[in-house]
Amino acid sequence: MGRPREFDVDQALERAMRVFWARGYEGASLAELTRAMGITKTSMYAAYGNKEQLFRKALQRYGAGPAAYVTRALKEPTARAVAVAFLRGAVCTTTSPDGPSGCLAVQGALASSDESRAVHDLLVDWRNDAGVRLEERFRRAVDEGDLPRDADPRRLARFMMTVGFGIAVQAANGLGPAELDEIVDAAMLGWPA
Amino acid sequence: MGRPREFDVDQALERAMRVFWARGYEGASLAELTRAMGITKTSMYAAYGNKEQLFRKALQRYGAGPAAYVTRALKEPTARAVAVAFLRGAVCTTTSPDGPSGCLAVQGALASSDESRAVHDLLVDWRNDAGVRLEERFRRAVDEGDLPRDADPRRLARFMMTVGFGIAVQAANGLGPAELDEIVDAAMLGWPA
DNA sequence: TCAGTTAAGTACTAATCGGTTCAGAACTCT
DNA sequence: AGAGTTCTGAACCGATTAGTACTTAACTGA
Repeated sequence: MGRPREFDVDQALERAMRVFWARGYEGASLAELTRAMGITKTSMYAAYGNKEQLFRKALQRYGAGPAAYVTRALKEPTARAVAVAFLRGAVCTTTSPDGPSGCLAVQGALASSDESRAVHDLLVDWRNDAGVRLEERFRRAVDEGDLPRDADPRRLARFMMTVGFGIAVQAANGLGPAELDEIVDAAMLGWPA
Repeated sequence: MGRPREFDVDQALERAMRVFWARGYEGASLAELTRAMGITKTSMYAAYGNKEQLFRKALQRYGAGPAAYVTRALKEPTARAVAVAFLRGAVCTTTSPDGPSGCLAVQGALASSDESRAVHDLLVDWRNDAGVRLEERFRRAVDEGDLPRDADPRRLARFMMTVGFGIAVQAANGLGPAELDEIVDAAMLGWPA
């Protein structure tokens, strides 16, 4: 009942996500967001709440879309395969010509003013969560004998996340997939037997 | 001649640097900057030009101060020592309680709106420059027989920079020096003979 | 047909953004 | 003691910020 919505909520959210990805949370103004979404501010507020909630939904969509490689990687049969899939996925997403360079979760709000502390904290949690899931997967690998008994799952997960973040910054800096794949190889050289 | 300046230009710049470090370029407002510097906007404009030039000078100061570990690392006698000093320096600076967490050059403007493209590009160059200097140092190491003849200086430098950037993000995420030092160890496992 | 409901577009808010103008105040040189 | 120069602080600038009121348009169910 009532007047039907004239725009596609998913498509508009996808476009908003890309703006946040390219500009960061604070760098993305409502004017630019709504222009990209093809709707007015009024429609945005009615459909998503406010800028912060729009970002939260955009981040969710990012996790289910461009960043889905994390979840996929966790399903690989061996710890080593998980690690490689994770890093190659990061390279692929951060350098894809279909989206902005870099990682939304990294450039969204690494540093920010006080007003957007909530978004800053949200991203800290989001980034840490990926590390926790990797850690759990590596712990299982130790239990299964896939990783040596003296391997430290937490250290391995943190190292993977660190290289992943580094890849995101390098991608934002202009490095392409070929160069970043070499970095993945270098990072895997120290992988436990 | 004329009325003497009532504030210490270096000290005010140091304080501005820390604000940029914590907030990023766009996240640092003139109001917060000048409040931290202890001067009015007028004095800031007279002494430094404008916000962008203030940031450029702050970045210079950052390079000569907190980020001086890069230059120091290059002077180590062996390539391996250079790499370790570089990464440990990154850990030290990004987790120091004396300054904000993370790296000014990373969180300064990874993503930004169009207006601050100049600052964005400046930071891209600044970050790349460190990589180039590492690469040259590693190339020399190959020439001197310090690194094996088949080692790739550019790849090694890029890997170091990637881990360094990752460390900066992890520090901004709340990881401390002890945990990050473990990451440095992990990164060095694949170092060529 | 018409009441009820919801969306869209315009025009607006108060606050803040980076940046400037201008009137004094504080100094040096003659 | 001037005159000339430079700094400080407050008041001000237009533009932009996120966020809203309000009118009009488009639909559904009775």
